[in-house]
Amino acid sequence: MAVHQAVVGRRPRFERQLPQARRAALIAATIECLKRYGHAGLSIRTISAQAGVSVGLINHHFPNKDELVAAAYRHFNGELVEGLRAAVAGAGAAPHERLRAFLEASFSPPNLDADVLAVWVVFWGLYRHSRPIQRVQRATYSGYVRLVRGLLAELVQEARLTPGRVELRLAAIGLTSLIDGLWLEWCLEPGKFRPREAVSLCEQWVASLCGQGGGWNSR
Amino acid sequence: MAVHQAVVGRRPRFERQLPQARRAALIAATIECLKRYGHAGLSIRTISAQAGVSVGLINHHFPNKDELVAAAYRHFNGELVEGLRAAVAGAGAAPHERLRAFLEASFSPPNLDADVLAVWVVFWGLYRHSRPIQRVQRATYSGYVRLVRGLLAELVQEARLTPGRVELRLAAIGLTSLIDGLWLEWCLEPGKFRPREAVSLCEQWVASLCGQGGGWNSR
DNA sequence: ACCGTTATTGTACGATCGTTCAACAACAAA
DNA sequence: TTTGTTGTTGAACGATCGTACAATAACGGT
Repeated sequence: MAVHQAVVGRRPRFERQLPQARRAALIAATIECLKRYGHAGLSIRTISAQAGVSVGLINHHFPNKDELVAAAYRHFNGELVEGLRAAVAGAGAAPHERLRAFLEASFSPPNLDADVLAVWVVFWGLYRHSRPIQRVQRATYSGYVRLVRGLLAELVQEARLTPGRVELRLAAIGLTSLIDGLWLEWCLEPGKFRPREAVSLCEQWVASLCGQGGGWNSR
Repeated sequence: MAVHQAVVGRRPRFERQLPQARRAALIAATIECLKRYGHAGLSIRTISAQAGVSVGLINHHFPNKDELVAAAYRHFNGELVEGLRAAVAGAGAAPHERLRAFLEASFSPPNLDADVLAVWVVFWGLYRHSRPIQRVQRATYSGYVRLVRGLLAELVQEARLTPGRVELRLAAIGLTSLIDGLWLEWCLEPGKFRPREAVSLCEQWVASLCGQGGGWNSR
């Protein structure tokens, strides 16, 4: 019949998706908007346009904007840690090889990207005044620290240092700080140094920690 | 007369100030709002309320909000570099003493303050998408880098290392990255380490650079 | 083919945003 | 005391913000 034809011929105006799939899409859109527009991209309308949905849908899947942003932060953190962990797992068994894989993954795409780092900075800027983001930070950052500390612990054991005298805690803090600082600096001025040099700086730092410290000239 | 009394008795509704003084007050109010409310504090109404002036005044002294924020960033940068420079100038003549003064000033008030660091992070988050802030960054960051590089150059000279083989550029990048990273990490989780430990980490890094590297256990 | 569930839409609302501008008034100079 | 300059006010504008909500329609189950 004619009516039947009309119904069959018309494409659906939208596609229903499972909540978990739609949530994932909205989170991806949020991160994409952050990359493109920075903090200004964190608006309901910008994000929903990026995701190709209407303005009302976000509040159907998330209680409010802050929770969406926090979920995006959680996903962003998770992707980073998972990627680094995979890089380490794909490397050889020697501790220094595993550390090198970790550092090279840290300072190469997709992590070392000006847009990606700018996203981190925006998240950090939100941290102090957003409870949801603070909760995510506490829940996810420990995974990153555990990964770094594990790599350092392997190195210390290999170098046959007395574990007690080596301040593993401080070493992990220093290495993560150096990495974060290099990320930040490369983000602000990408021309100042090359990723390869960042890896080198980190390796020298770790070498000096282990007392193999050949010093600045030895490389 | 009554009229005369009335005129004399009434306090002025506002006080005219020289443009440079008012601009300075608006810049100070901007930074204060950033400390208190983060990125959300960067609104014309919040800032003008903090400064105790009307909403219209900002656009009389600054062409637009971005320029005010950029001016605040310039002032913030200048204060930091000036403070660090003064700390170095007040120290002894020995290069390692001067470096220590620099590091201790870096990791003590007013620089090492959770609010202050949060302000930095917000500025960094604006960097990618704000031309005025990019201009300020290029103009002022070199002063900071020059200061760090000068301190390192003194140390290298004292250690009698062949200047050519020492990569002063990379050393400065590494040290500033380490400092920035430690700032950032302390800002996100102030309880994880003490400022004293941050100074120690930086000094060990520099020592390893100069080939005096006693390693991680030597302290 | 119909129904029920619910993902999705899009308008509407009140709040707040940055900026403009005519009117006002503080203060120095005449 | 009067005048001129200009720093300052505050209402008004249009745009955009986050959220609420009734209406709509996609799609699996019967």
